[in-house]
Amino acid sequence: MTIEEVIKSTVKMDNAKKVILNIMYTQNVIQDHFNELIKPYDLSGEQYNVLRILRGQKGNPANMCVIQERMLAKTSNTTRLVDKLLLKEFVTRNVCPGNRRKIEVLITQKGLEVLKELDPKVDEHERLFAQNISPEELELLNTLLEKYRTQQN
Amino acid sequence: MTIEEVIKSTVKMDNAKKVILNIMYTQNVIQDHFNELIKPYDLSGEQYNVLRILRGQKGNPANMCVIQERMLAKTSNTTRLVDKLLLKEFVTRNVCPGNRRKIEVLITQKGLEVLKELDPKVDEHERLFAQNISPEELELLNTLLEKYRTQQN
DNA sequence: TATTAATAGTTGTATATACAAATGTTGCGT
DNA sequence: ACGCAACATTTGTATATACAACTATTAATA
Repeated sequence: MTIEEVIKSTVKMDNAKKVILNIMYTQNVIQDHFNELIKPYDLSGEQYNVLRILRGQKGNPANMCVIQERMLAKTSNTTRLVDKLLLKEFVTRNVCPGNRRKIEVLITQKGLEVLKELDPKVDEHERLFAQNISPEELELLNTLLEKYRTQQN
Repeated sequence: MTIEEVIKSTVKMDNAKKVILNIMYTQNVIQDHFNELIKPYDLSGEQYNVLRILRGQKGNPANMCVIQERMLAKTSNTTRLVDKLLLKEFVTRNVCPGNRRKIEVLITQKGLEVLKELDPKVDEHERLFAQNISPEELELLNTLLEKYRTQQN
């Protein structure tokens, strides 16, 4: 389905506009699919993202600002995301002894377990889309997107 | 900047995962830029989108469900989006005489004028990203994204 | 022509997001 | 050591989104 068909556009668009709509819409499709996947686990996409970042710390705690800078959407409110994860006992939160401005967030065993349960489903989710194109095209798509968003002012 | 650099990932990711993150992140970059652009006009991205759809109707009114199906994010609450546009006098809203379940939404002159003012800025926004890659690459990117999101079950 | 189902839109409510202001802590210059 | 800027995080508030329940109208059918 082309992007024109998706939005039922009658007029012809140029490629610059189409690519923007294609990226926006594809992101939407991916996100809807992912949200379905994690719905049974009572996690939002951003919450899952934070858990992934914490697991990536391999036992070291992460400060709020470290979490923030590793997230895709830089505008998220990390405090309240961590609040939610804390309620579910997926993380712990403590003031950093060395610098009392900072907060140390750690993933719990329970948090690691829910991630582990999700891992195969997330892998399948990623493969589901990737299998629509060849490995070479997949690599090309990465290259093009990275080039596309890099402003060369 | 590669997606690994963006999220400061230490571990190597496969291309299937990278492409998802690249699409999510690129959408974010585009959206942030666009939001900056329309901020002075007191419009949200979705509100702008609805105005565009209404202009595309070329004088014919659009029902709520027509607006809905032409929007990228199918989950938006069209009623409340139109409420906001009505307050700003960018649209009119009337019960459809032929079928009183339906609502006819029309863009006003004021709505058309704000769109006209935005047109060159939106064009520039689209070109800004497009100019980072060649016209051939731009077309390829469209093709790849459309192929990528098409499940071939 | 009642009854029921389907359609179109609205509203309620809980949660999420955006963004600015506030709080507490540390580091720096004098 | 004092005052002030910078930093890290939290909180307040307004707006947006998600999703289910509800209302009103029309279509279908027995």
